[in-house]
Amino acid sequence: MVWTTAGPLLQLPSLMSERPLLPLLGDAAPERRDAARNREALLVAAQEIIETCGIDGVTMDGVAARAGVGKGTVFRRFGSREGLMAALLNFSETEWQASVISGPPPLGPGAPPMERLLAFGRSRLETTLRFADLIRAAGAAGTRSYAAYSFVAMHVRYLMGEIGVTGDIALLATALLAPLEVPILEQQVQIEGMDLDRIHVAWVDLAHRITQH
Amino acid sequence: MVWTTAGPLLQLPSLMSERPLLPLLGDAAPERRDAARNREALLVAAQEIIETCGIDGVTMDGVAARAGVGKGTVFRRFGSREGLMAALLNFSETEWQASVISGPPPLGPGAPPMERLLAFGRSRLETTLRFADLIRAAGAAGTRSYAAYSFVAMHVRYLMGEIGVTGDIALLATALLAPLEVPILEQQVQIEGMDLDRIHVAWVDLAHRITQH
DNA sequence: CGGTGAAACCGGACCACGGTCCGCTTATAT
DNA sequence: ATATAAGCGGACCGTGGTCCGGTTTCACCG
Repeated sequence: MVWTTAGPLLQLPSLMSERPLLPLLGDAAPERRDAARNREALLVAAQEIIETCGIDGVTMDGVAARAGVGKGTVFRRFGSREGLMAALLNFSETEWQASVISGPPPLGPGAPPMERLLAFGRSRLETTLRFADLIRAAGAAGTRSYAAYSFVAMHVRYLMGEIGVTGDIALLATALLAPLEVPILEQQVQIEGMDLDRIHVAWVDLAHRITQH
Repeated sequence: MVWTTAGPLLQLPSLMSERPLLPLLGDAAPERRDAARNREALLVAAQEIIETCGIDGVTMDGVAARAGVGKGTVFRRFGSREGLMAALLNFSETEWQASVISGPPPLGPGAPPMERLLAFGRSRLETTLRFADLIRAAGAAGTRSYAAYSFVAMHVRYLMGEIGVTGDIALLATALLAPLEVPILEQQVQIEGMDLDRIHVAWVDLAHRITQH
């Protein structure tokens, strides 16, 4: 992933319609070619507008105009503004997932599970803050999407199991992830002016307390 | 507080403009009488619309029309739709705060701090779910408002101090509160279909792990 | 007690944006 | 070549939010 200097933006891969890392089973009807072209053009346009004017500058009319299509097409492809944002977010999320699944340790496999968990926390903290605007703009479509929340929850549950945590692992995992959500982090960073390192240290402490290891 | 049978709605006190329990220091300019009348009429109107059509049925035009004022007045009084929702929320929040500050134990003072903390968690869990729609509609204005977040955080920090918790109490309190936020709870209840009692039991376990008591 | 000035307030016309809809166009399979 | 379904586009709507000219309230003073 290459970051521009202008802000927390993502570099779009050449093929925008690539499948997520964990593909769904039935690909009943593939996309028509013009539809695929438009999807890519729309994502590029949205990306460019974000680079220029920020997230709030992204209007559905504006994206459609820049991509040279009608407004209806944008909604056909992405359902809503949140859906468009979620699609944008999906790329960085997919890339990040790859580094968790098959990247170098300690984030990737190979390290002891507790070390992986702590590396996960740090990485997730940074990623969430970097994409905070996009995540917020994606709203429910981003949080509840298959790619975003579920993968993270599954991974933490798995690591907790490996560590040997006892108790309601699903809910303990949620408790460990909740302080890494955007609203909580923004409250701490922007309003209470907390230091990022302090938050990280506290999260490591929290992980030890919750896992009791 | 008297609950109607129609849904999770609040009974408005007779004087809508009463001050919060922890008043701000400088009340520089008191409200003009017509302005106070309008504020009350607007809150009543909004409340009635919620009872009839739910939160999504609340439009700023609708509230203004029902209160017999112009739309501009609504925005002057509450700043935004979120601000209006936050004002509505403030009443139940204030009442709940009263039961924490001066109500019967174990929620109120008198019980050992750990018992108070557990009672707090249960009560907060129920209250948050009851007002979930309103809290979500209040958005940032609700979360960041003085009355809502700050009071809760202060109270948990205080109890943690009394219990004798060591560590970064401010951030441990946040970690304990984060799983009680609306988005997390709705994810668990609505999407993962979790039982309310299970969530409560897990939160109690979490409180023991985090406080290490 | 009544007048007076200024600040606060009010209202509804106006704008921008998200989202919908339906008749027309185009790609693809046969 | 043709049928058919998917795709497309832009006119249209409802809603949140802004703005500014006219009106009301209230403190102060003669």
